[in-house]
Amino acid sequence: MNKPIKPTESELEILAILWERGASTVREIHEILEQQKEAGYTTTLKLMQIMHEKGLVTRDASARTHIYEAAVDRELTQRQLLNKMIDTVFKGSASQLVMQALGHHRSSPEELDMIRQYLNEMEKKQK
Amino acid sequence: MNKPIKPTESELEILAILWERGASTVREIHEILEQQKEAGYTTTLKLMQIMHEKGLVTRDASARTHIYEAAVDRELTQRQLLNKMIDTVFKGSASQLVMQALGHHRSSPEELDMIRQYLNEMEKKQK
DNA sequence: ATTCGTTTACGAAGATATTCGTATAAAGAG
DNA sequence: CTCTTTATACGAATATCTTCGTAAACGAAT
Repeated sequence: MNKPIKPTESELEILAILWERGASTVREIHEILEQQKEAGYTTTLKLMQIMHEKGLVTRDASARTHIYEAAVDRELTQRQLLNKMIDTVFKGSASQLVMQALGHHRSSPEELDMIRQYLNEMEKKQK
Repeated sequence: MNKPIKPTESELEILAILWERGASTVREIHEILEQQKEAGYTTTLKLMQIMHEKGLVTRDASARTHIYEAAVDRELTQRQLLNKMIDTVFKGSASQLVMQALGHHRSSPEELDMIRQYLNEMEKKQK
């Protein structure tokens, strides 16, 4: 049985930073987090400790300053969140989600090309 | 100032049903909800009352059995949720989200065609 | 009118998430 | 060594979400 990864809003923000930066200290995460929203240092610390308990992150506690790293796969988490969203909010229609997403998060022509290529590949494989 | 719509998980499930069915009674919503998950009737009722307080739904209380209706726009809500997800989980790359979505929620060739058409239109408009 | 089923209202318990204060320990500066 | 800074641990307060029991009101059936 595949347990679904269900990070909270705050946890997701931290995971996103960890995915981006790789292994990091609480201080480093906290500093980036502060640019996005109000946050006390011990609040960030506590969150990351809880995430560790939950198994969302691993940590190296050998040195005084612990080093945290994401323990859940980025793509897998993205996929799970997306699928849930498609099911509930978009009534199972992935294409509706796709169009909604493209319509409002202005993408560059390069990005659109990438998607087009991707579409072609998918169609080939389906045959 | 545009207030962000932030329904909880449970509220979203109810909204989705309301969007699909249109105006409904608590009982009707509850019956559909029951097919998806365990739920007590008064739990559903309470949720919908709270949603009313929050302004997520309107209700017609003129008859004994109240009639509820979604008060927030479906597409607007979808868009807000998507944008948030793109920002946090996909680091601002809508195309990444799109590819992730297409990769795993097997879409029909017709759907893929629709998306391709949509891409072409977008590109035209951008010029 | 009495009873039974259905509905809303209310409040409160339980669960989970978020925030932060305080204590303690370690490291570095002087 | 002492003082200051920085880190973790811990617990608790707060907020938010979820669930449900109970009561009151209403309508329909007998």
